[in-house]
Amino acid sequence: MALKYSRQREAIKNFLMTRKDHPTADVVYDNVRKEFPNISLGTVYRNLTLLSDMGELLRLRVGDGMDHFDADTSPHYHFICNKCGSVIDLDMDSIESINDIAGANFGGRIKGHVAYFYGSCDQCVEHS
Amino acid sequence: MALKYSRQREAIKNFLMTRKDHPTADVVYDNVRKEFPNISLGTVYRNLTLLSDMGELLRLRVGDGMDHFDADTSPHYHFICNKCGSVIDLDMDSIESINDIAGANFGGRIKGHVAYFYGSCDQCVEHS
DNA sequence: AACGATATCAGTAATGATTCCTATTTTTAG
DNA sequence: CTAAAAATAGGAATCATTACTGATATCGTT
Repeated sequence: MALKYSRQREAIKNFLMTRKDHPTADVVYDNVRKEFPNISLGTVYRNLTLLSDMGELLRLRVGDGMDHFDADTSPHYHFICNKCGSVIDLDMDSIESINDIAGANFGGRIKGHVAYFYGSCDQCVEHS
Repeated sequence: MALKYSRQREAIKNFLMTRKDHPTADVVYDNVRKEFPNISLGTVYRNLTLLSDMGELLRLRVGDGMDHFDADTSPHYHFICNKCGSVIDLDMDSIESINDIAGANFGGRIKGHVAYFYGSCDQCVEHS
C-alpha cells in the first residue's frame, strides 16, 4: 500500500503550482495532456483526490458545481466573482478566532471552517 | 411570467418549516410524497430552486455532494459533523465584519460570504 | 540487470445529483 | 365560464465524478 512515484501525478502537481487561478479537473486534464497526450481523465481525478487527501492540494468547493484545486496549501481564503466566476486568493489576516465564536454555544467540537467570499471582482466592477 | 400558486410548492415549503435538520431534495421528495403520492422529483427540484431564488429558502452547499435546504432564512451559520454528516444550526454572534477584513486588500467589491464549520457533533464526541 | 509484488495507468462504463423536455393539468384574470 | 399561461408528472438527458479492468510502470530485492 506504499505510495509509488508517478510521472502523471508529478505533472499534475507541477501544473497546479504554476497557476494562481484555481483550475478545475477539466482544465488540469487539458493542460497535462500537452505533456501526456494519453493521460486519462480518471487519472487526473484520482491524483487530485489523492493529493488533496495527503494535504498537498486544497480542494475548493466554490459552489459552481465543479471542484477547483489550489497548490497553495497555506491558510488563506478565496473570493468568487458572481459575474465571471473567477476564483481569487484573498490577502487577509487570519480569522481562525471565528472557530471559538462558533463553538461558544455549541456542544460538539469544532475543528475548522471553510469560508468563501462573493461579489464582483476588480475587472467586473470596472465594466459595469 | 407571473407566479402562480401551487399546492406542491406550498407542501414543500411547509415540510421544510417543520424540520431543523436541513434535508436534501431527496428527503423532501420522500416526505412530500406522503401527501402528494404522484409528485415528481423534478417538481421538488424546480420548486426548491424557485424558492431559494426568491429568498424564501436557503440552499446549503455543505460539501457532501448534495444540496441541503433550510426554511430559516434569518442570518445564521451551520456546522457539519465530519462523522455522521448532520447539519446543525449554530447559535453565534454575527461575523459580518469579516467581509470588511476580506475586502481590506481587495480591488473588487465583496457582497457577502458563506461559511461552514466542521468537526464532531455532540453525539459523535460522546461515542468516541 | 532481471524478478516479482503491487501501485498506477488508460480507456471506458457506471453512478448519482440535478436539469431539461413535453404533453397534460392547474391556476387565475377577465 | 373561458382561455392564456404557469405548473405538473414522468421520463430522458446532462455532467461532474467515481468505479472497474486488463495492461504498464515503479521499486525493493535478488
